[in-house]
Amino acid sequence: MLKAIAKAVGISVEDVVKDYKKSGDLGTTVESLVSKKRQRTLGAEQLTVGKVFANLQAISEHSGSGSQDRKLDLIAELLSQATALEAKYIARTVLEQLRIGVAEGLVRDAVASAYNVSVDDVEGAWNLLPDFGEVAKVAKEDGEKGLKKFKLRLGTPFIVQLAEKSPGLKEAITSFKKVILEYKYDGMRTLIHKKGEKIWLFTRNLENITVAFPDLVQMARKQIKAEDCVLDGETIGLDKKTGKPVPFQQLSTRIKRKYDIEKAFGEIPIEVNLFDIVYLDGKNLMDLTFEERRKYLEKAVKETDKFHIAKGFVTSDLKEAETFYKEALKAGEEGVIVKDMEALYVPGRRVAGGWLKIKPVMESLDVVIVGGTWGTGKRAGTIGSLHLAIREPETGRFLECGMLGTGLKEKKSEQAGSATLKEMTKLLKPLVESEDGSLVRFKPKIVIEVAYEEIQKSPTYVSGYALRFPRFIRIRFDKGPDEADDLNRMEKLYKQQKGRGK
DNA sequence: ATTGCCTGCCC
DNA sequence: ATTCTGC
DNA sequence: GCAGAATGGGCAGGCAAT
Repeated sequence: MLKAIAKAVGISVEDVVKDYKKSGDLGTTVESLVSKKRQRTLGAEQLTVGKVFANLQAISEHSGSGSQDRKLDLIAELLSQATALEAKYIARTVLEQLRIGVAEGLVRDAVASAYNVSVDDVEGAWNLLPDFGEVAKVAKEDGEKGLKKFKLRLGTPFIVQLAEKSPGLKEAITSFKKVILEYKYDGMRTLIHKKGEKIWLFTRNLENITVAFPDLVQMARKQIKAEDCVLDGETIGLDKKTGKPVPFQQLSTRIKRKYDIEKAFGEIPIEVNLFDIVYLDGKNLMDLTFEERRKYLEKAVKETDKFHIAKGFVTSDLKEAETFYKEALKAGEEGVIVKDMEALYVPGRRVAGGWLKIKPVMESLDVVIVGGTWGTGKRAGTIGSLHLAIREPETGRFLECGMLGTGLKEKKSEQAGSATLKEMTKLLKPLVESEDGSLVRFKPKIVIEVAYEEIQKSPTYVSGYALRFPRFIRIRFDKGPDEADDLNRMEKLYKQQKGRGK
């Protein structure tokens, strides 16, 4: 896109980048660049919707050698024929970043409003067939009656229920009248659709991953007793020697694989942990309670050691719950999910369905800010992400261990050490050492406390480690960079994780 | 053939 | 994934 | 509580440059 804008406006890519750094939005950038240019060259031909559509269509169809250049030309052509305002939204459309405050929720409401049907009916239909094109068509042609007829279709992915993060085990088990605790596995959400001999596998984002997991398909075909059904579960990778869960990174080598699939599944065997059933022999089970669904689940599968129901335990006793939780961690799993036995299956929701996730809180780390990236969108003009480093005790050098982009506030707060994006940017400005495009390097002065879920081995960062899900906690004004945590501590924490310690 | 960057999708 | 914010 | 918009590590694969 940078190149396309440069070409359309007739300036260098560097100059486009310069503007982009300030605006944080290539749409805004191209708008202002085009309007400047237009003051000089007037009278371009008018762009039509048909032309825009044709070019976008053509872009989507190009592939193979030299395709990038052709795509670039097609975008540049549109941009150079567009008015400033048109260019802004063409750029944003291509980048899929409209930034107009409209996403699924508003489209849903708009469909309801346009065809005078209820939001709930639109949402209900969309949950089962997540395609607003289809849903809007039915809403227009058949109204509520049509929407209510939507059924879960085997082979078509639907919106799945999610879990909410809970502050602690005690809060979680006292949230509901009757709860079950289940192991939380660090793997890949897997929806198994079965229709006779036919099996489909989908991820939580509706992707069809059937071809990448022939081993899973085979297990499903063999172990599911029900003729037609949809099962919900989590697939993890196992170490082929020890049989213990492998880090998510290893499982992920299998997820998008198109080649050498057979070889990969020999290397990383899988284990399927089923925790729900959503459809059985023609009936949608989402309106049953979890307790009822779980009984159906037990009847639907013949369990083996690699294809089974997630390990669960019914209790309201905190001591017992804690024991079970520790057991999960010791087994190398991620934590537990506490489930409301009386909750229905609520697609797309984190709260209404009564699933609470509990994971151990890791000791935080004090690291040094050594760089940053200029933010985009609502973070324009501020450092939107911080580059972190850990101290190497022998040399005193600061070795990069990842980036961080969440936890910083937009609004001021009184909390000690808390910082808004603006304040952080102001603090860092005097420390700039060099800039390269959107990247900035800072003198290593500021120490911040960061939280995370896991320390990973990293192939990208020089320290050899990176943080999974890092977030900002506070600035350590009381610490200089030489007092920041060092690599030894990071290594020690890495080794203690996942039941390896204790 | 190898490397390096980008995209899309898993968490 | 996590987090913050406006509604 | 939801919705929307910021942002993370890391993987396979696609393509361009070398």
